[in-house]
Amino acid sequence: MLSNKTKYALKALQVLAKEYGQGPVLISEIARRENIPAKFLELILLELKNQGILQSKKGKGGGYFLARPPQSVSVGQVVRVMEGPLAPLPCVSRTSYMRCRECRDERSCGIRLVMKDVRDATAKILDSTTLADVLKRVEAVVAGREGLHYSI
Amino acid sequence: MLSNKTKYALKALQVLAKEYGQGPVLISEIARRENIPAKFLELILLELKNQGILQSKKGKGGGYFLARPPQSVSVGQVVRVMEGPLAPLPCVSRTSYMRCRECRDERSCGIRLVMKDVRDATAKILDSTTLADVLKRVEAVVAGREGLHYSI
DNA sequence: CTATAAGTCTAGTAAGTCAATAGGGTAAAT
DNA sequence: ATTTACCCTATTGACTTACTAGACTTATAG
Repeated sequence: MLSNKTKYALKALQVLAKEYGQGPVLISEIARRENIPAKFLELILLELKNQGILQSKKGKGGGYFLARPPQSVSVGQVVRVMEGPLAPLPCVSRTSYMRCRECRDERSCGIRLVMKDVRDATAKILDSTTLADVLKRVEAVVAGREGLHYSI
Repeated sequence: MLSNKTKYALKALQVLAKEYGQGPVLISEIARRENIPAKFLELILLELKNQGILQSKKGKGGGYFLARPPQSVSVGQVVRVMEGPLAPLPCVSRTSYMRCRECRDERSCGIRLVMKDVRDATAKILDSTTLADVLKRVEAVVAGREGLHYSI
């Protein structure tokens, strides 16, 4: 399960992707739009900034904005920054491998083989999906809904 | 990330799958073979028993054994029992759906669409892999290694 | 029938994580 | 100079994790 923190981060980035190129967005504005506790969101956005995903501007007219265009920020990057490795077990993580303390022979560990498949499947999805893709999918759903509405 | 508890459960079940049909196996024997703290393993096996995955026999000659054959226990079942839902977010879980408190419109939540894909991919792997499959894959690896060994 | 082997069950606990909240500090625009 | 808004540190309460301790119950062998 993803933590609330990660979920909030993704929702905030979704907003900032939508507003990309239109100047900074206030923390309070993002908090309001997504129903996120403002002070908590502050910490999250700061962390995303320190990780190079966001930039900010202080003072009046300030706020946060994406450091790179939405099509070059993947969901996988964000999840890794907030949550740590995607892998279900440290011994199948590519980005931060660690052997299991109790494991006698890693190469013949059946659990590991299965969890490696899970890791690969997860990474394939999250690393190939960008914030731009997320927006596109949302638009498609909304458009579909409106189409349905007219046809009734 | 799976907890140690879940990892230990899977390793213990792997042992019990290998010994299936040959009578009960001692907690201490499993603990020794897999390097798991015996008292902790005790709690885990008890829980697996209460969930109907294991059976036990008390007294001398007792121990734990699988309640059903290895090919009808899936890794997904075990992970759900020990860890809870496979879904990265409660709003995409099939077995224990819950809406996100802060979400204004679930149907057009982009994060949700992506995480649903992750859930489906994970479930597809874990629910279609049984303990018997795990053993088979381990055997394949070991056989491959021996083949390689002779060819040197 | 009783010793002993083995699982059952209840507590407890130290350490860590989560989900915030509080309350100033600092930079930048007007 | 003042206001706006991000920056940073600390704390808190609830919960989870990973165990450990110890008494209890049941079953089998002799």
